[in-house]
Amino acid sequence: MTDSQRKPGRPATIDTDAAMQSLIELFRAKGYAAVSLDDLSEATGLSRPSLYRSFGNKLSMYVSAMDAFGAQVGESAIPALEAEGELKSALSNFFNAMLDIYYRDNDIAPGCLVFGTAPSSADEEKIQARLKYGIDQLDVRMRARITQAAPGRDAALVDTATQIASNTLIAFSARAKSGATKAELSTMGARSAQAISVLLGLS
Amino acid sequence: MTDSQRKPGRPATIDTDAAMQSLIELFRAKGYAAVSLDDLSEATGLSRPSLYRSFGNKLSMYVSAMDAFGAQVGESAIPALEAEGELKSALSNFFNAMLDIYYRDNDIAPGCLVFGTAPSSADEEKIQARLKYGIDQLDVRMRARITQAAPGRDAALVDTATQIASNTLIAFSARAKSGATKAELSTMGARSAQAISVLLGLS
DNA sequence: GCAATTTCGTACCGTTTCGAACATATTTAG
DNA sequence: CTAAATATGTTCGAAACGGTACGAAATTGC
Repeated sequence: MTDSQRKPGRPATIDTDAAMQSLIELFRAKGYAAVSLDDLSEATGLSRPSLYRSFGNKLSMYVSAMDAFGAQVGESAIPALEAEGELKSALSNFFNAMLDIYYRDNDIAPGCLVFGTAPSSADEEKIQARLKYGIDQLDVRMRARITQAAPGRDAALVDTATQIASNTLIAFSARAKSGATKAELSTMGARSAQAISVLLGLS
Repeated sequence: MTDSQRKPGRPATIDTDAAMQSLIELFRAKGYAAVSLDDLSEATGLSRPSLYRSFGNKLSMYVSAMDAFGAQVGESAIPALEAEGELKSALSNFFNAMLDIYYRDNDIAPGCLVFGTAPSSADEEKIQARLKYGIDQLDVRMRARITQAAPGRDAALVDTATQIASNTLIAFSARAKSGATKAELSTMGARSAQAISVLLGLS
């Protein structure tokens, strides 16, 4: 994609990817409703009209941030879940990878944009739809990985193991926001992985 | 407490308990930041100054609602957890009692004020403190009930069982807001209780 | 150069926000 | 019946809100 074929008019100078990252940071730190367009403008360095042109209105900015956040999770954490090897270590590694996203430091946690902030704004249909999609994706990927590691199990047992794993991650967001440290949640994830392994008869 | 010894001045006519219930309903449906004082005024039927006089400013209203909500949980759901009998049924009954609070109907879920809406407003110190208190209480009561039902177990095993139970409930709030039905979460709770029972060697 | 085209920020609009000042209503004390 | 005291709703104001109209800036095609 060279600029040999350039459009007429003033060339765009806005880094939409960097701006989107700032949107994610602010939204997951303070939630949807508590963030103003002025806040977003200051955080991104873009004027309010520029924000509007690039991402639409405030609701559109938030749902786009949810999508982008989900994509980042898919890129940086899901591979750890789907990696070959023991289920127990795959789960532990996945939890830790998610904690790397949820935490900036061991103590300070911006948290999860989807599981942490979306529930309180779920009366907006588009937000609820994204929240549901995020949970569904988590459940589906988790069930697939568990079935692969422990084939032929009773369906109810697989469901149980899946729920324990998914619920562990979902609870991370609330616990992180409550002040739990990254280290505490890491051992919590490891214990959850261990219990699932035991339940499935894998250790 | 008769009115034989009445104060001078116009007697109060406001039902603060009913008003508090309306505050809880609105806050847990839309979160903290998305609710305006006018919304609260309309929902309670009280004027804005009356709200202010009865409950302080908006933040104070929210944290008071968190406290009142926690008290209601303590009254109507915790007894189910601490009831005598099998751990498995105690856990199931507790989960169902919580779902009775989270859901108005099988499909419509106002959700949990503490685990559902507080995380996105946890940058407010007072809100974070209440969120932490709620999670701590849940963990403590859960651990006590589990230790009682399965004494002498390894500490790590007790922690694991406790976490699975607590995280199940915490995840309920996000799942309920995502559109999950009460029935779905009820079977999820039953499966979680069953798994914990198995892990502890109780069934 | 000059017009057309696209990008971008300043300034602005109407609405909503929280909170307080103020006047009014309702009671007891004397 | 009057004065004091308490409770309550109407009114107001300054600030912040989301969103947009409009003009300035920067580039291409001719």
